[in-house]
Amino acid sequence: MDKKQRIIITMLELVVKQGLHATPMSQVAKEANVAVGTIYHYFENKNQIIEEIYLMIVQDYGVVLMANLPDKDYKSQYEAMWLNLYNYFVGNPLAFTFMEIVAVPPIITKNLVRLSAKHIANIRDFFLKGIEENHIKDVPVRLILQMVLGDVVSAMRLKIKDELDMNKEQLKFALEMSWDSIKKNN
Amino acid sequence: MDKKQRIIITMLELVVKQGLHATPMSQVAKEANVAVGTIYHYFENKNQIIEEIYLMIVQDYGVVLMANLPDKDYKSQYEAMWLNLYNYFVGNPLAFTFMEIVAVPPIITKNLVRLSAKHIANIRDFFLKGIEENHIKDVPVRLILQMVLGDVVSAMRLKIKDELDMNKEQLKFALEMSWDSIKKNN
DNA sequence: ATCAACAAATTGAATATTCATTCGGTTTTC
DNA sequence: GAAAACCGAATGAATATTCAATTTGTTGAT
Repeated sequence: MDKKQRIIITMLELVVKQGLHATPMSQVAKEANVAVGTIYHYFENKNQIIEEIYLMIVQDYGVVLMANLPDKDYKSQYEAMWLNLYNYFVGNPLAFTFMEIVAVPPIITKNLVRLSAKHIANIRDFFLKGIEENHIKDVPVRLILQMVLGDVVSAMRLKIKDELDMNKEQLKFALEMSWDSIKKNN
Repeated sequence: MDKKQRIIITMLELVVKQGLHATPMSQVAKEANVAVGTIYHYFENKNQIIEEIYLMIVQDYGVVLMANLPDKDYKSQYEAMWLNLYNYFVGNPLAFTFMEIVAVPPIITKNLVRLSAKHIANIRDFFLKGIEENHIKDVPVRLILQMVLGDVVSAMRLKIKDELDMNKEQLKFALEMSWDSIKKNN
């Protein structure tokens, strides 16, 4: 692994464990086995490292979410997507916590958020299609997106905080609740 | 308003606007029209002010949420509760943002969270009753609590970030989605 | 009422620490 | 032998906290 990558990973780990402002560059340097100066060879400043981590994770969203969707009914595709995101978080708890507690304003600017919107355009399209084809409620797609993300985050929070172990059954419950919230009532 | 109160309010305002670590005690002192030393007369340290703000808001939850519940069916009571919390956030955007981006670990410890659990015991009871009486799904109450809170937060985020104006209709949608997610299917 | 004596509140300059960033020099790479 | 990567001590700015000194408030005796 090259030094730039080591710096990014180390920063991610430390910042999730200790918080951004409790993580001095000197510590990042030490734990990444790199000199402080080297960090500034690759990055303008501390915040730029954070921005790169953010963009890295958002990019993941775009590909992870839509991976291996079954060629079945809409609900099954939704469930696959939901689980894709959930499992991504389970497999990358650092990414989850980073997005939860580090990737917030003013650290991450509105501008950067807009810049990363293109990565999740396909997810938006998925829900727009669902509305058109009458699978899900005809409400603003932005509302759907936010609520669905909120559901995955809620499930993940319980797991991270060890308040539920999120076994098969509990996961099924969460997924069912999420689907019920968006599915069209007839 | 006494000085202690002024210090708390000023800290809340600044910390929401600038972030915790971008808010020096000297600035809090100046904007609260108080000397730095006075702050340390009332508080042990910076973090203790944050903890007091946190407890203040959690205490609000307990009373605000259960206020003026209609003496009608369970669903109506749920909607009233949901709107109580939503409107509390709308009326206290500082409280909302504080809980969202400041009241996170490691600033707020697990211990403090446990300490504040008693304030929301009645909310928990409300959902337990709903499960018993077959109004809502028979799933772990902790899951319900987290998902419902997540729904309100999602709605509020959209409003705060100005992505939806959250007019009557949009609010109705969000509330409907939230209820559908927990209501029992027959 | 007046005042002495004490306690509580208030002040802000001084302290000590922490930390992001710089930069002159060294090593590695091609 | 030039360019790129790398080093880490030195710099300078920021800031949480302390504390000795001052002001304000309270109490009870005269």
